[in-house]
Amino acid sequence: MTENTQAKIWDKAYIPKDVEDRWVSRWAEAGIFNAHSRGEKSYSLVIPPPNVTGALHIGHALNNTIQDFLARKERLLGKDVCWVPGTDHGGIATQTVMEKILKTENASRRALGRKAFAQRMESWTIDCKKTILGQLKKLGCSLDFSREAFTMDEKRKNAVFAAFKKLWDDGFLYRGERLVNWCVRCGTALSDIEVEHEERKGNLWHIRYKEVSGGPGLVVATTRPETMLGDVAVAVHPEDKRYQSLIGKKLFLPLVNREIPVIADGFVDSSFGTGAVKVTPAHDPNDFEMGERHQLPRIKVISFSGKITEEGGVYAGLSREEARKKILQDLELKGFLEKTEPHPHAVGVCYRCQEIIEPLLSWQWFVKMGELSSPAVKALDEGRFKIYPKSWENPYRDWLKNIRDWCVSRQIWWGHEIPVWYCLQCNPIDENSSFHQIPNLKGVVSRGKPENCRVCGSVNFLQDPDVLDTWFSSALWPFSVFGWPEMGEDFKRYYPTQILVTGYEIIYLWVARMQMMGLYLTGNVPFSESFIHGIVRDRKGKKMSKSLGNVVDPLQMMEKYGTDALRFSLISQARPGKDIVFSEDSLIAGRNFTNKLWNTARFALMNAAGLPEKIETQDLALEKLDAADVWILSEYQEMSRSVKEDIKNYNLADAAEKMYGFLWDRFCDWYVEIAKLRLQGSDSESKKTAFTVLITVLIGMLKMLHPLMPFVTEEIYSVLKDWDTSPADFLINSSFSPGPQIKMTEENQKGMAALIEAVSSLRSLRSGLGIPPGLKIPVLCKSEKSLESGFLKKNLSYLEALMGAQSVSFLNSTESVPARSAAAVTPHFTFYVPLEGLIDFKKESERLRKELGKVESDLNKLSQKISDPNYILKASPEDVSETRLLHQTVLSKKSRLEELLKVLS
RNA sequence: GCCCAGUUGGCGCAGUGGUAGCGCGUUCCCUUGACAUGGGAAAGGUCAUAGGUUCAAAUCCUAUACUGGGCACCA
Repeated sequence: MTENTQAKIWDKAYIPKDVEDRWVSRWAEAGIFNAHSRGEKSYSLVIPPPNVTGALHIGHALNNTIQDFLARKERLLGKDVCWVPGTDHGGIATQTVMEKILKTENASRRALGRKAFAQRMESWTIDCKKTILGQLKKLGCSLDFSREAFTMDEKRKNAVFAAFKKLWDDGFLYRGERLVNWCVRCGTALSDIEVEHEERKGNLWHIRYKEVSGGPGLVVATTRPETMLGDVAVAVHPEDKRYQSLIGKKLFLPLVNREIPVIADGFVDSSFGTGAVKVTPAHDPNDFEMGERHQLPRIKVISFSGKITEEGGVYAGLSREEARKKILQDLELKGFLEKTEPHPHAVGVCYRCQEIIEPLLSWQWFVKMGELSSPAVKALDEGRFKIYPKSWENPYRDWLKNIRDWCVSRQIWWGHEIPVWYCLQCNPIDENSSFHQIPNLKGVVSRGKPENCRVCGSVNFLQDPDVLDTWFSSALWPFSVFGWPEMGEDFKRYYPTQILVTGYEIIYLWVARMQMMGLYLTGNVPFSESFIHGIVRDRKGKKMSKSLGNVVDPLQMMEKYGTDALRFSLISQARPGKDIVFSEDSLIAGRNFTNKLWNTARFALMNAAGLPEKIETQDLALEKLDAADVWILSEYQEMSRSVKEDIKNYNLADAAEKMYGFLWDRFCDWYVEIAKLRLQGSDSESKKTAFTVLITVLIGMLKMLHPLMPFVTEEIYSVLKDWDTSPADFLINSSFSPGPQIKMTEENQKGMAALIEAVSSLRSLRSGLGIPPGLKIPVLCKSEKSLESGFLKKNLSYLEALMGAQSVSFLNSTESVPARSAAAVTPHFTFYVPLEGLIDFKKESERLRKELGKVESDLNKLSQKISDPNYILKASPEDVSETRLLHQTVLSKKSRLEELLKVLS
């Protein structure tokens, strides 16, 4: 076997670099991840498209590892998996990145102009996509790379237009003047969920507004004194006794000297501040509503660039910050400022640039959400859509139920153009004014410039200069990638998808909107399940961010520890509802595990000489198996059953942990050690059986671990595959088998447990007494007649080898033990090591006394328990008998220890 | 402010009523032919606090504290 020879020169340690690149290209050449490559049943999922803002970070690595785990797992189960790759144009985020680049070149978006800017974005995007897709390949992602999509490519443009058109036709779109969240830095409106709230230090300033009639008036409390320039009223609670006499009276607005009324409105909370609120309808959402209720004017004093407008009189032209400073100074000077108290409060900031959001009045496009959200709520309630972990379902439902209209227009350049055209004849448009300030426009929806105006016949049109929220195209992603609005073969086969894997930070921004749009546009939930994972934090639990400088580059980690190690580390910490604390320690664990697997395979190969080159299933017939074989096969079955269950519930960390534990603690530490005796022994039948079991479990593990660690498993499989019962070109094309159905006898099960216990306990004895591990010692054993003792006698050679014993001799109850010997006491056995010269008996009695102490405290608890009549009466009979048995065992252990101590003293 | 989750050995986490576990780290022994990215052994926790339910509580209930998250924000 040539591959065998090659394998013999395998390195002692697994070196990922050599292996990974090779498999990435071999998988690509073979096209094994392309859709339509197998099977009847399909399984599809779409990647959350990363923004083309740069390289992928560790969070992307987590997200895509989880998806790849699922995709590979489903392929191993024989499904035709279609996992669609792609990227998102990323709207504001990407435009911001480009603007920063331009700044370093002393250029700017405006200086460049819209066309040149678009070209610049184009080439940036191409580079960025290349980087991202390259990284996904390196991560081992089994995406169908022939299907790469981009939220702004031609097909996705079709989908965006179709969606927009339908929303328009159905009356879900409108252009209206609202108080929107305006980011002064980005120069655009944002939707409500694009605003984050941050606790910031601030003050509550108390300002006196005097009565026109000369009375003292009242004091208002505000966190934003600069907006007072736009005040049009002061509101108090209608039942607030302090202000009854003032309601309806006029006040002088300080500094401005405008006359404003005192109004009564139930919105006001009398217990906060002074109980009197200045009302600025043009710059505060609540005041806006009060303004509506009381028909108050709206005076805009802050402009879209964040500066005070002409309405601000002497303050015009100042920035928000400067104006605040100046106004406070002036108020102080003129005696209007009565008090300044510290008042930390949350301010809205832009989710992209953290600039403080300014609520400003402007004309924007909105999608009416009410009717769109209720089908999504229904889908959740009826179980057609499930969220894992379930704890996200309530916040998701609540958000949908309280949804507000979605502002979809953005005053930026990078994005899908709004397909609305305005006849210049019918709409008097002043080209110099900001578009979002032009009221009451009448437009038509059209992909390209309309022929002529249906009203006046004019051929002069202007397209809406704004672009759509980037999440608008993202919302269509699960079906736009399959060609919607065309419903071709791919759409029919792969839509709806099965699962969407994403982080909780975009449940509302993305998941909810996909559900709503999917239901509205295709009549189906776009995915029936969503797995929500946490975010990766730094060692101190802080969110990773470029500004904090605590970001981890996944490529660096892959370079250092191997991709499989990174994948293992991420998955084994991805517990439902929990964030991941990143540390290199966990990568070390991953690397070590990879190496362990590697060396298990090396061990198998090193012992393959002279053994059959094919596995015969009859070699696994029950009568050929010995106790250890039965034990490991049965453990293997139990583990794979349990892992399957975990994966079904998306408990991937549990699954990873169980596979790790099985391979390392049971397979390597016990089975392989036992198998060594047989593989190096002279019984050729036993040798063959041991090898067959070894290789069967190992190949099974390669398949089970493949979704977790695709590279090392593929590399090993390529060498071992001839021993697979049905060898495949690649692991992904192989079929998983849980091994022969084995039912372990009670004797086998208890016996193996006792064997392990006996060996561990003797090792502990040796270590405690400082007996060198290499020294072969004679061991004597006393025991009651039991299942366990029968088992140990039958498997004496294992016991001796694992204990490092010259021999283990069983004594009958009448035979006496050498007076001065050390002993290991297990529930069923006492093992004696009669090596006078080697044993420090002082140390030994110390050791025994310590153990006796433990046993006594255990016994105390147990005695108390079984002597409690209430316990006997109320606990289940099974439990009581179990406890009694345990009590007996511990009692026997105690008396044996005491006896030993007596002899020693 | 309301709601949800978490609080377990130095660190990261399992553990939903019946004698507290895992990984990493630490200490000691071992470089014997799979693996020192290894093997063996050991130390280390009154399971945040206070009550309660129960024969029995890390586990169920209540309150408090702290942490994280979601929602709403009072100017």
